[in-house]
Amino acid sequence: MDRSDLLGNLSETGHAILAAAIPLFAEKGFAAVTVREIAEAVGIRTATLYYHFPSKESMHLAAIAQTFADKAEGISSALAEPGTPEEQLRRLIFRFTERMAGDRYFRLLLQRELLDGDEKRLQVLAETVFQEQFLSLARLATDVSPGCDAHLLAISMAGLVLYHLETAPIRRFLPGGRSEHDDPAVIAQHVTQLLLRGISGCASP
Amino acid sequence: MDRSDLLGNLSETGHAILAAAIPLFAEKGFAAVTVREIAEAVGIRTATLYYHFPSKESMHLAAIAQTFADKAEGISSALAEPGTPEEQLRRLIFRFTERMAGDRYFRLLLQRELLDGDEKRLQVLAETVFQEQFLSLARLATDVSPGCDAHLLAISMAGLVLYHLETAPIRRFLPGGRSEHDDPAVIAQHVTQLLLRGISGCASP
DNA sequence: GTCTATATATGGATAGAC
DNA sequence: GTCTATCCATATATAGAC
Repeated sequence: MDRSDLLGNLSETGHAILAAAIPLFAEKGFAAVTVREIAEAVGIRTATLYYHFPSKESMHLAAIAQTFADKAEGISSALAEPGTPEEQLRRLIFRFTERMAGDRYFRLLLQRELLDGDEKRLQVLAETVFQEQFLSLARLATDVSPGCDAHLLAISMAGLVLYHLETAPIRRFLPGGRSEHDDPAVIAQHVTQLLLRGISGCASP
Repeated sequence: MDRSDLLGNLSETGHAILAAAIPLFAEKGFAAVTVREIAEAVGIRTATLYYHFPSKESMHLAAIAQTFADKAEGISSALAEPGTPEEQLRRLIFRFTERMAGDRYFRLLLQRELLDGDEKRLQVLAETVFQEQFLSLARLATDVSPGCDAHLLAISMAGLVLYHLETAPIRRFLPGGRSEHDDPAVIAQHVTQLLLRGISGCASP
């Protein structure tokens, strides 16, 4: 079963519309995007949009579904590889950071959904997109520290990485901010040390 | 020098407008709020809004300025009190978490500024609102772990707390999510342990 | 399947009476 | 300082030709 149930069977123009809509919705948010903008970005007229989608809202939902599709897999594979729990954690954090840093629109759409998504949409998102990756993080946390609250720890692990990415636009204006701090490898290294040893593990080269 | 340079000298109606505008801009975002909504929430006509503010944009700026004013102080006081660096960190995290959990509109407006604020607005925000608190976190990080990258650590400390609050709407749908996880004291305790000892310090009662 | 043309609603903002 | 009334631009969406 592929993602056709969420996205319908889209024509070529349908996909072109989504390809234009995703950056717009991600960068500006639903309310600030106009259907004219989307049409112009595709190079068609607004009437043509409505041949492919029944409403602006449906374009938004399809853009989100498209962006989130297939993001569900690929992280947990770090757990299948050999190594101590600490090595697995390091690998997982590096892979997760790379992945999140590499998909700006995914991150922005997620941030916006956390702000504006209604309860039902967030539930679907949690159950269909994040559950598997979240369980990977939680299981690993339990391996490293049996008896911990795996839920809290999994949120902390994801949050550490994502908050560095989320605050990138303002971090450069805060004391000590340097461009290296945007490097996924630097972030991942910092987060890994912090998780494994706490603050005192972060003293570095 | 108080904040009158940012907010102007507002009349009573001016303040009533901001009091109505802040929740609307925070919950829905700038583009999704209409000036008619604001007027209705105040109980006046839209024309009256424009007697007090020259534009919707200016209402938005004033709403942000009002919400962020006076948030700059109050955290660093935890450092003035006696105790080991570890005790000071614990106190700082608990106080920061309480404060952030207690001001929903501040958090939402901050999240939205990170998404939609232009470079100049973010610079002003960084320099006038966050710098002092950020430096408190960074100094404490240096105390606990000399030689660490204070900037990275300060972001991690703030991010750990704020990401738990930011993801509250979706956490309840993720495995292991419980209502206690919204309790500021629970979050602060978890974050403190994680910072001081890493994951292995989080195994609990 | 895409277009031109347009319906219809709603947005931010203003004029001028009181 | 607040109102009624309204301007004018722009928004989503549709009708119907090609």
